[in-house]
Amino acid sequence: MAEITKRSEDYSRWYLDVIREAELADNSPVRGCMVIRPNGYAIWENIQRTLDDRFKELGHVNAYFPLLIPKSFLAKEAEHVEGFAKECAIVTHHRLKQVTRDGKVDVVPDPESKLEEEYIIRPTSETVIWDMYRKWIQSYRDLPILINQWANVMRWEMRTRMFLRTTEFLWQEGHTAHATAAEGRAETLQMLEVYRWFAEDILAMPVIAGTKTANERFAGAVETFSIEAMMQDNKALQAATSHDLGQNFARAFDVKFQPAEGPVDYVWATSWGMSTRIIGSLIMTHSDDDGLVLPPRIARHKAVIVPIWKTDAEKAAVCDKARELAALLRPTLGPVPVDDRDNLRPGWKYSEWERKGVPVRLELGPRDLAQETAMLKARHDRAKTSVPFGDIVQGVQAELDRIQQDLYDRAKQRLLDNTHVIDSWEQFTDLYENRGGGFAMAHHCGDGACEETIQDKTKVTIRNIPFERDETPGRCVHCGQPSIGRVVFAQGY
RNA sequence: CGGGGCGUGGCGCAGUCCGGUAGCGCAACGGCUUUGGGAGCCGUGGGUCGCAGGUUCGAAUCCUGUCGCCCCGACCA
Repeated sequence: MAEITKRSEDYSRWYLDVIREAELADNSPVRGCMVIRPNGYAIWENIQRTLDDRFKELGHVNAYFPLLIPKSFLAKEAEHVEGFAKECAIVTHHRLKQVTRDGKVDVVPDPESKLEEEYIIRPTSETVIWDMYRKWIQSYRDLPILINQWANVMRWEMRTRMFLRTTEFLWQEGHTAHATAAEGRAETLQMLEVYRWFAEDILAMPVIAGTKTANERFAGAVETFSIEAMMQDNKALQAATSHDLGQNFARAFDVKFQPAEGPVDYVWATSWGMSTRIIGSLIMTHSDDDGLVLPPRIARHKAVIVPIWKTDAEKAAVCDKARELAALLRPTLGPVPVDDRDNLRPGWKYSEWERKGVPVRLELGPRDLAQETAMLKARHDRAKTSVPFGDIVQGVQAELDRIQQDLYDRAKQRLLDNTHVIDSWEQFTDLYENRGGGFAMAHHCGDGACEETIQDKTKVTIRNIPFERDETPGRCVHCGQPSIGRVVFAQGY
């Protein structure tokens, strides 16, 4: 069994080891893509279920649009083309032809099947969706349209990284249409708040919500908002984005409506998304050198029972009791596996479930049976407590609640400990060169060129302009020009 | 696309400089002893050394080409 490489030695190796050891994903034969294994997919399913419920509570519905986008669609919104043209997979033919080369059978695209207009494999769906919205929207009575789509998309990035930046990834993308600018903006902010809630309350991952700078804005948006989390190596990770698209896409796709009063106008749009990248952030936020650590609210299995025995008689008694307890826990926790495999010793099973990140382990042996208690062990801090059989349901639930809170508190403390108020360029460079980096709360003049220079010099970017920020005026940490408030800088993934 | 590294049983690696019958650990399988934190001993099976050429009596090893993967940079959710 491969050992998980220690974080201090090589962070990216550690991160990949956790993914492999926890059986979350494998490399696929397709460049930059991954095979999501059942353990990883179960996490994604929980993410889907939780977010989807919330979307629906807020009046959204799901729909599905095509994978392939006519090439011309992408060209309709100028900034959108610029943003995505460099990373598109293109479908050019619709048929293969068998050929024999050097005695070997091969297939090549049939030249006679070349498409008149190529298709792009969607890097995002704004264009196909807005092409349809044109047909669906006539009057203010057709608005708002609040549609979400669960789908795969492809972006041919130069460098890929499991979960964080795969060529193909899964996500949800919400695309809404509204009658007024204010309504569009309200929707954009509402959905960002959903993401903040999801990251913090469900994933136990504290984030900073704010506005992206113009440089970092989504291609085609008038304003982009993000939530930014801090990983264990002090780098920042954008966990979700929400975009106010203004009337840009409506103009590009000619989507007009008749308001209750006044002349025909273009509709107002938003889009917002969260991807499988969030699983990467989950790993890098909570996991340790023994493998994956999952917050209970997103874990596939909340608890596992490991029975311990010496003799066949003990095995029968212990396993019977284990299954009885599992049945008791099932209504509140879902399936609780009883690991009764007889070819493995308990120690092996412990470390295996730990690697997979199961939040709580119940150990049950002859001694426990005699005392009518089970030994309960928490994954993240190894805390061990004895719980009477009679209190098992409440006992486990209380421990899961403690774990959920503890993971959040721990991550929050780490975020605070590694967030620094920075007032000079010397402090700034010192932080990233010598003191391990983190979040720098510093003044910035707001000039895009200045922002780029900082990035070129230090690889540090403005993550966002936090909603809750120090608005005492000051001077830009880099160029000294006046600033109206602090922004959050960090090295990003 | 630039810089670095690596392709050897299922997994992790040694062997390559200096050519000479392909090895180690883990896993698998069988047996006995074990079982409250990754068990021990004995035994068994499994590899055209990424691929294609070349040099040589002889190539994992040397030469040429080629494919793939990983890490760093540019791109990015």
